[in-house]
Amino acid sequence: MKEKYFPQEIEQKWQKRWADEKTFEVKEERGREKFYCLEMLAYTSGRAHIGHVSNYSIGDALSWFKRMRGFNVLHPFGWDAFGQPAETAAIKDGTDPEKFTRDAIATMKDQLLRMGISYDWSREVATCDPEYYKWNQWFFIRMWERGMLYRKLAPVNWCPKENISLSNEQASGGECWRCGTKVIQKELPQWFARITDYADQLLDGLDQLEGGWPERVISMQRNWIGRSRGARVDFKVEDLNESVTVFTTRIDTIFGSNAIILAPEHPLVSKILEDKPQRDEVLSFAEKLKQEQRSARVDELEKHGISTSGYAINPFNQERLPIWIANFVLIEYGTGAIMSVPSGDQRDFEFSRKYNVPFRQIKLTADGREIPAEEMEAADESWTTTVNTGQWSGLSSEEASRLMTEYAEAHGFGRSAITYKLRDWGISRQRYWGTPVPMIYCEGCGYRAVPDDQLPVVLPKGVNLKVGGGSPLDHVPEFVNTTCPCCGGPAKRDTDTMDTFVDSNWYYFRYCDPRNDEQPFDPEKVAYWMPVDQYIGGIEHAVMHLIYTRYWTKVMRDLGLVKFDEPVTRLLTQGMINKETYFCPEHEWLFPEQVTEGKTCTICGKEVITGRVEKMSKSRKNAVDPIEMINIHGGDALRMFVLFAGPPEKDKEWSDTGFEGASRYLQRVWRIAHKWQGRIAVVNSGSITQSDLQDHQRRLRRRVHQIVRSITENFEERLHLNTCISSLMELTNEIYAFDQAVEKNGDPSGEDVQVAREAFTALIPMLAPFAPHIAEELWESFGHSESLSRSQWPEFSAELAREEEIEVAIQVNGKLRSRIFASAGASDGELREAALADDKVKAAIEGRDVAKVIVIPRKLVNVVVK
RNA sequence: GCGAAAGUGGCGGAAUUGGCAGACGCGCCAGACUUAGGAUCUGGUACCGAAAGGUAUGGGGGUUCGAGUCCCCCCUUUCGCACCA
Repeated sequence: MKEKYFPQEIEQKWQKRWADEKTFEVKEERGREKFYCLEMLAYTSGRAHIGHVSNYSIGDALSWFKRMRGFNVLHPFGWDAFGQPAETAAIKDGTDPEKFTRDAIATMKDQLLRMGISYDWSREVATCDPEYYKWNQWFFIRMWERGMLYRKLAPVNWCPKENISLSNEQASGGECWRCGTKVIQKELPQWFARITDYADQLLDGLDQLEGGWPERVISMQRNWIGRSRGARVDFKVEDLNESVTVFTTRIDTIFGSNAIILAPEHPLVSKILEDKPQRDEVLSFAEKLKQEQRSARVDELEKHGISTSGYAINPFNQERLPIWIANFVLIEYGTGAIMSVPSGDQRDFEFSRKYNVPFRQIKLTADGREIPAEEMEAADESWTTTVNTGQWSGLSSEEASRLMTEYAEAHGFGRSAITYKLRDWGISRQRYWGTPVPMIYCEGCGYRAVPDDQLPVVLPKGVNLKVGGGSPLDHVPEFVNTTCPCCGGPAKRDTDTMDTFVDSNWYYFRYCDPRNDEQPFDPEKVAYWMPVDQYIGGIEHAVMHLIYTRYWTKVMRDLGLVKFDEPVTRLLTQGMINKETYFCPEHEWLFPEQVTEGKTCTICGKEVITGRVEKMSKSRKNAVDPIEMINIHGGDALRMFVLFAGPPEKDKEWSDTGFEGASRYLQRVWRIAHKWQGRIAVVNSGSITQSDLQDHQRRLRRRVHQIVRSITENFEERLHLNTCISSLMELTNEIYAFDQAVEKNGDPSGEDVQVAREAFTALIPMLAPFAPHIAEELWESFGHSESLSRSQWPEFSAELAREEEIEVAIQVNGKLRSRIFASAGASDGELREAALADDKVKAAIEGRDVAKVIVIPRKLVNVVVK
């Protein structure tokens, strides 16, 4: 063992050994409990950043812990390799998207290897491999067969000059990113997945995730699915043999309704206007409203509307209600039509005031008053009782709603209904770098699936992405032209590719059986490993990915592939690591070295704005490159720092000095281990009872057991790894204090060596989850030939952890007045007597009467005086 | 606007169920060792006060013997959703 700690040297050594010995590769072992620890697959952007370090350090710590606790730990990794940036790079720089992606994978994998994360690399998956996306296509076909997929027209961003569809990002600012042409909306037929069929299951399934998933993710998903219960009510349209159906959550307010408002796209609009003189005016206004709705910030829109000149009849009281269209009613939600109730809804109130549509008050305020409609200043949403509502006057909202829904049902003009915000998932993309949709269109037979034995439909290489005019695959005749699997006649392949969320839906099922070429995975293997016990990733995936993947799991269940509903038992959303920025009014963001000590800009001398902690990014010039950090102090120190900076789920701040502190700690461990390693390796151990030990020895042993307990419990429950690390530091400090005591006595005794051995035998394994390289190296130098990953997590004994003497706080009327020492077994009565006998307590009481004495065993005594 | 979370020293953060607020680290101060130290080791470090003592967990109320922790109101910050009928 070298005297000095050289992280680069030992990290390389252990990374090589782990790879050579396949240390972290696992297989199913019947009868051995599994633990599946998963970090979100990495998008192949080009380089790993500090967020990756944080994500993988958390997962790796837990994997190491579980492994040493005897679990069969599956800890795999893979690449989210399809997607837009590779394609964008191809168009800009003429690179091949595949080469771009493969290069990125090579670079990033190299970076991750240098962090020494304990992945089973034999299970690595890249979603752009035909062996992987073949099964996306297989799933697509199975779902198509079962009616879970369908085609419909849906709008896309469209560049009318190049005739290509654009992503939101490529169309940002309303201009095509390639040519600057104004982007329009164009309707294209596209593939949709009927996720709304699963809305209730997705919602109800959240209940079982309670406790394992962060509350805020669950509530975001609830929101996203957005189930609301209410009623649909049909209003007859005057002079037309039609009715308009509205959805309302508040049928009890229908007597207060003063208008029907339609979304501008509502099909009824043109029917009402047929032959009417104002037809052109209203339709062109509708067009304007539509454009307003499409503009990015709908929330800031002023309410606009126009009357269609039509009328509808309120089925409850036969009142004539004018039919309007307005920009705040959305065609996608509910029925695309609402009844306006100004006294109960703020939007309806604003709308009615603006256009002077009269309305009626239909409820009492919370304190029982009726405010006339003309005097209202805002809609009142906290109210008690209905008034002016016919036979239902005087009822509570709930009761009126129930009875009125029944009434509507009985009279055939309404029914209770549930509406969701969740919409079907459009999975078509008119792009190149993705999974080809495995469908063939034949003039005679319509859409037909590619037969299974012809999968995968391989994405053609060498496609020219710079030409416009439709999707990239449209320009590859050898891809497009095929024969119909049904009639054998000429047919064309679908040229859409799939949304990359399809890839990430089930990749972690594939890890369970990554090389299977018969099926997406062997259900037996998945039954062993799944569900994921701990999933770790960014909060940005709280809704999209984490809903789609739950949906996909339920689909796989319905295909008979898996037997469970929810794929992830525990979810941890890790916080970001941010860093201070330096902003010069003249030169914008500066690198730290461009700022003088007096906080001025080295270029122009102006004062620099400091102290703002922001997300790391290239443009803000505050990004920290993990590899540069590893080159300075090593991967162990880097991991140690990101975990120590704060609890995993919280945002943290990068600090150079904090990083140095982490490195300094590891050096400190190394030094003390080096000092004791020679002594411990030669002496044979024997068990020595506590009573035979001297104070410093007993204390160290006690602290070892206390700290093992606290770290173990923390790993099992809260996963607050920052406090685990502080406990390790405390243990290290204890060993230093012990060492000092030994120094004082001269040469270490046999007992000293034994107790030190116990301490290091606990410290080193507990260090492994955070700094595995140094832990392995120390473990080896202490005479162990096998990797730490195969050894046991230290056990603790409650008996040995117990304090002999305890310090008890004494309060008088809740204020701390004194402290006493007592034996650990002191009774309440003894503590009470000791407290009352204490001089400081006597002084504080000053002869007043003791009303009562509260004793919290082993902790505190509170003397209450009058 | 709605929903959620958070607010603790100079800084990052501890305090698991109401029971000694500030663990651990950074920074700072002092000492030792050193040719030297941005190394290492040791000690100190919430605030006010000379001390006794007092004051402190965003602000204000409350419950309790006792509140960072529970309840109510307010302020601030972050995140998510957003004309969702």
